[in-house]
Amino acid sequence: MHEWLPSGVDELEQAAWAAVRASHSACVIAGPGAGKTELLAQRATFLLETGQCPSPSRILAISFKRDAAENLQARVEKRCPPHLSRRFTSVTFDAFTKSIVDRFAPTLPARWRLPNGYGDIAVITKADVKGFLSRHTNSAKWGRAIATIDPATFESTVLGQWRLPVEKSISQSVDEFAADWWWFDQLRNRAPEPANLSFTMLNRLAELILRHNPLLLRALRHTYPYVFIDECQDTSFAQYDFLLSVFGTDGVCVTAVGDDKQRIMGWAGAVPDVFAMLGKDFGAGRTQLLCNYRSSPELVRIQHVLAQALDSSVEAVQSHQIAAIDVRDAARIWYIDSMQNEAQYIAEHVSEDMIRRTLRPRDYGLLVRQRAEDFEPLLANEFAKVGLRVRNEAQRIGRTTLQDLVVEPLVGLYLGLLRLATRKRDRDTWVAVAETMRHLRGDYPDADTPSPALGRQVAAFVRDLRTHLSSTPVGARACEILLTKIDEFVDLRSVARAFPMYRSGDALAIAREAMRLHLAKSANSCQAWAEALDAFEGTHCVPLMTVHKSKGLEFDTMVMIGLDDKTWWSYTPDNPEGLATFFVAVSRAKQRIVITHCSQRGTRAQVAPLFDLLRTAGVTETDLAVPALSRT
DNA sequence: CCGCACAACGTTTTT
DNA sequence: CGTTGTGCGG
Repeated sequence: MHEWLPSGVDELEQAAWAAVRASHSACVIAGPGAGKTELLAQRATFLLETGQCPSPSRILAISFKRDAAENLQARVEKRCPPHLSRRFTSVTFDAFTKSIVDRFAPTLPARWRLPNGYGDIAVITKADVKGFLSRHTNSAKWGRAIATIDPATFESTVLGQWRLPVEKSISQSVDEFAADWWWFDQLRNRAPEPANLSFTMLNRLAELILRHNPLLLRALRHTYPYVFIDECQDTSFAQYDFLLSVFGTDGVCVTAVGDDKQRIMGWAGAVPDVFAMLGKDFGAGRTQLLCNYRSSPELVRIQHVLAQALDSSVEAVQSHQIAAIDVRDAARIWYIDSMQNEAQYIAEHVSEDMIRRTLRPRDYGLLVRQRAEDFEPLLANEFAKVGLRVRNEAQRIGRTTLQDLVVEPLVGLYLGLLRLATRKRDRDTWVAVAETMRHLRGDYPDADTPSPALGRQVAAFVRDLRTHLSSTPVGARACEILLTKIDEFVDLRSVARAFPMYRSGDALAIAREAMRLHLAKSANSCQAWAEALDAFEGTHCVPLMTVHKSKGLEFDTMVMIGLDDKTWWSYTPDNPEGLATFFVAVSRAKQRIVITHCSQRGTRAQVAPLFDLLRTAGVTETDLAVPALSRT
């Protein structure tokens, strides 16, 4: 055990190695670029390779977002051999709790059983809650108090914090009363219709299932003596209570990773001080990671000024990234008069910088506080003048959005097949496509690789597709025929069966329709099919998105557009979440940040504290309000 | 159907 | 804070 050596990584700091080897529950406070995913992957490898987590025990890693869960799984598969990584389960919180309900719903106590199953997963809107609350104001005891419940936080705080009682019990508070009635309306009162459940409600049912079935709970704890929680600062009340109920026991070792300075989901119902609660409930000590592998020393220095404003006790972080540009160019504030000039400056700057430093469009990130679609037209227009495209990742495509579309399993399969038909020897895509096809066909379920017969089938179809593409001019009209060909080969009905998310409702139809729309749009301005696929994926586009969506991403250069009172209307110095949002934006950059303020958009009285912090950090301010002078 | 007053919304993920 | 939607009187 002492000889265990990490594989495939050259650096992780001392504190991280201690966390990798820890035998007790721990909170790992990991700021931006600290190597969170790497740490968890190394810890998994350590536990599996040294036999700390012996067969048949497994490690459960819980993330919030699908891509985070998938990244971690991939990293562990890269770090340790298949017979070990098979015992590493990386899932999203919702996938995990839903799977418990789907498998064990029949073991629910009588009062909570789902005799008619449940329908499409519900999205509880403010209007739903308002309607519900107004229907229950006539209760003698709780009627008045019902009116004080905030519809915006009902799901996260009221439903999220109420543990379903095994037996009928008398409500002790208005929240219990309201939650109980909500459940009655959505579950028992709907028979013979299926229950109407949201992810929060599925979580509560999963918690009850395990609490009510001690044998099942013991088996689960036995299966997963090690639990990882990623981005822990975003844990909701329901999720925290699930963790406490299911894994809050001596036999389970919990490793929670996150950073309170990046807590920007509080308004959506994240637990305020989750690390303190983990300390209390799980006996988890705290380790701080003090390295930053993403940002240059100059940017880390600036980030530290913001970090101190968020947490006065924060320790200095050491940059492990090499500065690629002059220190004086690392951070800039631009003061500009009109929005037109702002867009023009950004476009020209990005274009020049990209050529000078031989970077790609994806190395730049255009970040806005909210409503990316409002910024898109002007930016797209100015970027077009310098031969670049801007892509709003949140734009609507049919009944979904671009960012949701590109991660659809359906899109992965279709685009993979099209890639194979336009490229020679793309090993990774081949493996991914073959894997999905095997899943669809139920081929060789226990083997590591698809059967030779299936391999030949896919290869033959890809050849057929290649011939078809080479004889079809690129254009929107050809897209539907192309997609129909793939529909027939993969068999859409088997796709609907193979992926739980497509099993009911319109999710498959929505994805298929949006894929057609977006492929047609992508094919419109292209000469070759390979180019159209690049356009589909946005390979050569400069991404534009909100700060919230940029969390977890990194760019060489981050351009924060519009640091002004109007854009940051909700910013107040006494609520740290605004500063945390700004910190997240700034910490996306590896080499440089550009922050623009446009007087046409708003003043900077309210956001003055943010400018003061940048000034404290010595960020260069440039007045570009007279474009004619500086440009000619 | 118009004009006015007032309220709501904005930042999000998950099968 | 600015934009968008709603409800109501006329």
